[in-house]
Order: sequence, then structure tokens, then C-alpha cells
Amino acid sequence: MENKNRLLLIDGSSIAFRAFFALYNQLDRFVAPNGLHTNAIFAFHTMLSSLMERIQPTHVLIAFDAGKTTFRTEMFAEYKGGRSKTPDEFREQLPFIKEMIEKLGIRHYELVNYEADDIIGTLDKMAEAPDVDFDVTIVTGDKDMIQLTDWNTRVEISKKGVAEFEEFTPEYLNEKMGLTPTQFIDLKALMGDSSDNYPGVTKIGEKTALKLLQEWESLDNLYANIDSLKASKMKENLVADKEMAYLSQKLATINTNAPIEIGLEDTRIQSKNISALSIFYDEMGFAQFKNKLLSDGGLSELTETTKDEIVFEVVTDSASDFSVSKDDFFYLETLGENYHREKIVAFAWGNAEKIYVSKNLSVLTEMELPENTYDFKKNRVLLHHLGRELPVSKFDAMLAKYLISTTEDNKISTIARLFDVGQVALDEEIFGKGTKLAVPDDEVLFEHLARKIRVLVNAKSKMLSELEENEQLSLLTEMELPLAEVLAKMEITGISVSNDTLEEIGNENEEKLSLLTKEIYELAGEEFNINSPKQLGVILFEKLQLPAGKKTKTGYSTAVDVLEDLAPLSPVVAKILEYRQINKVQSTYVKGLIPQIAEDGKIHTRYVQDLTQTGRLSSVDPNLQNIPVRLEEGRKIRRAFVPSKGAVLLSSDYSQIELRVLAHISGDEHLIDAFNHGADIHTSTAMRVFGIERAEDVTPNDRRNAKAVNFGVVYGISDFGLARNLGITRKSAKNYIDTYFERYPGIKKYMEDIVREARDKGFVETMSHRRRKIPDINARNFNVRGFAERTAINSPIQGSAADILKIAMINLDKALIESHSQAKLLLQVHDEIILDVPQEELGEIRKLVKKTMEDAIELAVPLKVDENAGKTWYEAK
DNA sequence: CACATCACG
DNA sequence: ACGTACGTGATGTGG
Repeated sequence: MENKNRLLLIDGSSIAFRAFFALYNQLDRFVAPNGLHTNAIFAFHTMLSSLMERIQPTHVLIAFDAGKTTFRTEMFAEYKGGRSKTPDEFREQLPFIKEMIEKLGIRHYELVNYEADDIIGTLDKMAEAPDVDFDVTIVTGDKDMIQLTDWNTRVEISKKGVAEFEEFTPEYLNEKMGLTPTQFIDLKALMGDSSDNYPGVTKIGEKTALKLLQEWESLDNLYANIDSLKASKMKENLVADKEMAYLSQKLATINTNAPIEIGLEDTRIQSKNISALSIFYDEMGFAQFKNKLLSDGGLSELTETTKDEIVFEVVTDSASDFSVSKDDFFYLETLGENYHREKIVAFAWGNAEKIYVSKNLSVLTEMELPENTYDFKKNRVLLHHLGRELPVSKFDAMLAKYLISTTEDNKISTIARLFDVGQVALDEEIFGKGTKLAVPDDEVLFEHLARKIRVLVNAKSKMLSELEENEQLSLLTEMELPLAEVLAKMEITGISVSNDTLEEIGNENEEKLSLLTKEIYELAGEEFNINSPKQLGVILFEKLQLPAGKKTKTGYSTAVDVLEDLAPLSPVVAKILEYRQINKVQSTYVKGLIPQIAEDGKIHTRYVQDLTQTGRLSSVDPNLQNIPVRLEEGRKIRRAFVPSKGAVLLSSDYSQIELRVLAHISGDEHLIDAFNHGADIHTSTAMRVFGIERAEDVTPNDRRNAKAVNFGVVYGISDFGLARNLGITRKSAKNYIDTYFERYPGIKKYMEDIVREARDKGFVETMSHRRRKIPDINARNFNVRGFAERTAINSPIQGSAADILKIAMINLDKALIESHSQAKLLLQVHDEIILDVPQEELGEIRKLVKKTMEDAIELAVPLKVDENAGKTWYEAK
């Protein structure tokens, strides 16, 4: 028993399908951070683990069907025909299931022209050869395989969920159906198989077939004695369908001599690839699996398994013997993310021949600096702190990866996996996370960095060829890399923020808040935490009995739109709205910003250049792209943002850039016309859509509605969304949209074309070939697909607008340098840039900025820039 | 650590 | 029938 080999053969296709449906109702809950559905992957893992635990196999093979056509379809074209299309949400998970299996140290196999059954049948037969000693367990969702049970083989059929199986042995089959395994094939021959779509004999189902087999034992014997059957409709059918019965028999028979290229020894379980698995679990969002992996001794194994030899040299001081070239890769490590505050922990450089690692900063100040980087902007800022200027990078692996695919993050470990260029541990494994964040021993630290360099060196050529293929090379070298330099400069410059002004606003807010709090408690009749939607819900909808409208996952919704509807019903609601508004300003923008003011009196945000799905930037630590502006209460915060001495703030923004981009890429003549005539675009839309002849006759309400329609168009309009936004019925919203498309046929065509393009290519592009993958575009779920379609429509618009502002920023930076101006770029807010401009330069720079932005790119319509200058950001608007 | 809420374009 | 507008980040609550 101990020495016996136990072979587990799994029908991967069938089990994966079962797994998918076992958690089908949880489809929306099982979504990876990158948006991939993971319900089947998760359930497959669960099933596999429990099988391994229970059966304790020494050998495992997971077989998959290779494709639709097999030798069986050659015999019978309709074989497995008529099946409904496998759901996209399932299909997209299969490659990941296979990837996971590999990382678990288990073999999977598929063979062109054969089904998983045949691969399993063939291996099962091998396991019965006289010179080997195996117990075999076959696991599948498909009853056909019951025919394989014999003295050393049990067949487990998945019944329900992930854990229930029915176990077939020859004894059990006999007990349950009165059949031998061979008779099971003849049963199928007679009764056919509706799911595999072969008919058997007309009018013979399971009952009749069983009866016939009990009497005649086999199909051959039955037909040999067919004359002795007494005349009946059944006999006629048997005679008429004899050929089909034998064909069905052939179809039902599992091929145990498939030309597979693997043997029993290939199926022996290998050790898990702990580091790869750990990364995989992270990407899938499988926290439990990962925890179990690491707690089961994975952590210690991890360090061993990744020790696949990496050779590097530690440089202790600048007198050491080392070499460096500008063609090398360079990498800088910090402990935390905010490089404006962080210290350099260590750094590394190297090429395919040699890798160096060091933590001696004097080496860094003196050495030549390579031009291949990972996160050039971060390096630039950190080296600036050391008083060094990192030379312009000619390749940034982080940005390159971002341009190639936005679907995943751009960590080096991810690059390693995607481009298959070596192993690196996750940073969390080396440095810990949260409160446990710490620098490890030099030995661990240095090796980690050396591995990173190796991955970068190896990945570069692969990334370059992919960029080239995608026509994205200039996007990297002429847009993102130059932009990184501009952004580094902006971040280093920072914007001055007056602590005193914030304090003043804060004091006023505190007074208002304490008064409001008192009033709310009084009106509510009790004290509670106003910041808790849960407690607030109880007060409003239970105690005060206000009508609860929308619900959230966790209870009553107390969002603004709900409260606004409720305001007329109880005076407390208006107070709560006011409290919310002020409290938001207070917590996020007063208490949030004050500690972000550095010693130089400035706030240095970080622009994240490799995050958004569309090509926009994001701003963090703090976010300076969402400083209040719409409501006066919050807008006051902008008074705290001030220029340098003797300067003013200049804010320049593109007017209607997204609609202009849409006019250009759609080529719609009417939208282009409107912009070319300098029309107020919403008024113009109102006139066309509502059939108003003269601009003077467009009422403010007409314009408001047209504006909402225009927004909707950019977002990938739906009647539902427009109706909700305008508070009108879906029917009239649909009416608006229909009329809009009628009057702007070019826009309609754009939308249809771009969705089709997304379906054909799997991605959409901006004007500068920035890509966004749209994997869900063929999803069968209405919601998921609808979302993907709107994404396909919106991304080229939002993304092209982002490209344009990036170009403008690069050009403007250059123009400012060339004109020896002291003006400085400070902030970017998607369609707007804010500069610090010396008073005496204002007249000239205003013009320069406007011109540079308007000339950034030539479209079918003009670009228009509005600008405002002032002594604070508040006034520059 | 997920969720609700709300700030911006 | 299905039930959503596109793209972000920060804060506070509560399990």
C-alpha cells in the first residue's frame, strides 16, 4: 500500500466547467483586481486541493479537450453539435486554470483531434501494464468515463458543488445499473447521448436500453439474435438504426490508444513553484490560498526555490572595482512609496553579463548613471535630492509595460511573469507590509535587487519588439519619457500652500460643524455618529420614518441624491447635507492637506504615470486633482494655494476638449461645423436635437438637457443613464438619444465602428496608439458587455484628450526653457495646467501657454484654451 | 480591508 | 428581462 503509485486523472475541461457553474451565482464576487472573473479558477483550485488531500496521489494528469474538431467529428459531423456557446466569462478563465496547474507542479495535457477522455483512457491503460503498479482514480463531470472502471480504476463523477462525487467501481456499477463497464458503452450505443448529440436507436431511452442489455448482454449479441425478437415498433427501429447504433457505440468508446506524447512518469507530481504561485494568487485576489501557501512552509521554501543562482557583486565603496555603462539598467529601491520623503535603501545596475548592487550613496553620487531605467521619474527625484541629475532615460521598463498593457500592474515581478524572464520575489515578501515594513538583511536585499536587474535586462528586447509591433515606440520615447521629466520637475517644484489660510478655514469649519452637530442631535432627538451611514440610516428611516429609497449592499443608502429627495420632508436632512459638505472639506482638505505641507511650505504631490486605463495621470499623496471648485464652501480651499514671491498663478484649460476630440475622430460633419463656427456647443446641440431654429430661442433648460446628452455621448450613452441624470423617463431619454443619433450620424457610426473594432481586435486605441484592452466586449452578461462597450467608446476619447495635454505639457516645458522664462509648471488637472508665473512675465507667458496648448495637435476642429490668472488658485479661475 | 461617500476632470 | 453613465483618490466606519 505504501509503495503503491496512485494516479489521479482529471478531465480538466469538464471539471473546470463544473467549477464555473458551482460558483456561477457568485460570478460578480469572484473578480480579480484586474477585472478577470475568477469563480471557475477558484472553484477548480478548491476541488483540486480537496482531491489531492483525499486521494494523496503520487502522479496526476489533468487532461483538456483540444478543440471542437476531433476524430469523432470526422466520423459524425454533428458530434457535440448544437451546444450553446461556452460563456466568455468561462473561456477567459481557462488559460489561467492551466497556468495555475503548472505552478502547482501538476502536469496538464491536450492533444489535437482527441478529447480529454481519450488522453485519460490511454494513460489509464498504461497504468494497467504488467510492469507497473498503479491505483487509478479518474475524476470527471461526464458519465461516459464510467466505462473505464476496472480492477484498479475508480471513476468519480462530480455531482454537486465542489466536494460531492459519486464513485463508480465495477461492483458499484453492477449494483446500481446492473451493467459491466463494457455494457455501459453499449448502453450509450442504444440510447445515444443528448449532450454529445448522437442519437443511438430511435425511441430507445435508458430504460429500454437497460432491459435489452440485461436480456442480450451486448449490442453484438442483440443484433446477432435480432431475428428472434418478436415483431414490434422497437424491433423495426433497431433494424433501421443498426448503423447508427454501431456508430454511436464507436463514438461512445473511449480511445485507449491515443497517440499521446507523455508517459506515466511525466505525470509524477513536482514541487510547487511557490513564488510564482504566490504572485498568481495575488493577481487573482486569492488571499486565503496565498496565506495557506505561505503558512504551510511556503515562506521558507520560497527563499530556497528562488535561489536559482543569481550572480552579482556588491560594491561597498567608490574605490571598489566595478564597471558601469550608460547601456546598463539602473534600479533604485526605497522602502515606502513616497519618494519625496523616502531615503534610498539600495540600488543596482548591470547588464546581461554583470550585475552590481550597492547601498553606499557616495558610489551613487560618483558613478556614471545608466540610461535604462525602471520608474525614471522616481529615480530623477531621488537623485535630485542627492544633488545629481539622472540623464534622460532612453528606456523606462515601467512605462513600457504600462503602454503594452494596462490590464495588470507594472511591477517588476509582473514583468518577469508576463515576459517570462526569470524569478523575483514580491516586494511584500522581502520588505513586509503595513507596520511590518522593514529593510531585510543585506544578503536578502541585494539578491532581490540583482534579480530585478536581471529581469529588466532580459525583458527589454521583448518589450521593445512588442512596442514596435503595436506602433507604440514613439509613444514611449516621445511622449511618456519626456513627460516623466516634466512631471519630475513639477513634483520637485511643488506648490506653495498657506498653512495659515487652511487653519483659518479650519477654525470656521469647526464652529459651523459643532453648531450643526448640535442642531442635528436636537432634530433627531438623540446623539449619534453623523459620519456613520449605518447610524444615520437608522435615525432617518427607522426613528423618523422617512421613506427609504435606494438601498446599498449593507443597508439604507444615505447618498446625496437620496437625501436631496428627502430634504422637504424633514428639516434634519438639510442640516445633514450641510454637515456632510463642510465635514468633507474639513477632513479631506483642511486636516488632510495641512500635514502634507513640507518644510519648504509646499505640497509635492506625485503624479502616477502608469495607472489609469485611459492614459490620464493620477495624483496622490495628496491628490491635487480633486481640490474643491464646484461649491463655494469647498472652493475657498483654493485660497490656500499661492504663487511664489512676485508671481501669480496662471490656470489654462482646454474648453470642451473631449467633445472636440470626438468631433475629430468621428468626423461627424455637424459637430465639426459647430466647433469651426465657434458655437456654444451645448446650445448648438440643443438646436439640432430639439429642432430649435434660432440660438436665442434655446432656453436654459434646453441647454442643460443638451449638455447632459453631450456628456452622455462621451461616456457611451444609454437611455437609463441619461434618464437618471436628467430625472426624466427612460422613454424620453431614449427619444433624445435617437434624435441625437439621427442628427449626428457620424457619432452614431463612430460608436458602432469602435465597438466592432474592440470586438475584432480585443482593444481600442487613442490617436497616439495608446491601447486599452477590452476583454469583456463579447461577454454574454448584459451588464458586463454593456460596460465594456461604453469603455470602448469612451477610452479613445478620454485617452486622446489625455495624450493632447501630455503633448502640450512637453512642448510648453521646452518653450519655457527656450524663452529663458522663470515661469514654472506646477499642476495638471486632466484638461488644465497651472503655472507659477512671475508678475512681469504674465503677459507674454499667457500667450505662450495658450498658443502651445492650442497648437499641441492639429485636429479637424480648433482647440480652444481659456485662462485666468490670480494671486491664489481661487482667483485664477 | 471592504464599503459608502464625495471631491475632481 | 437584465439595471449603468467614463476616469480617478481620500476619508471614516465597522466587521
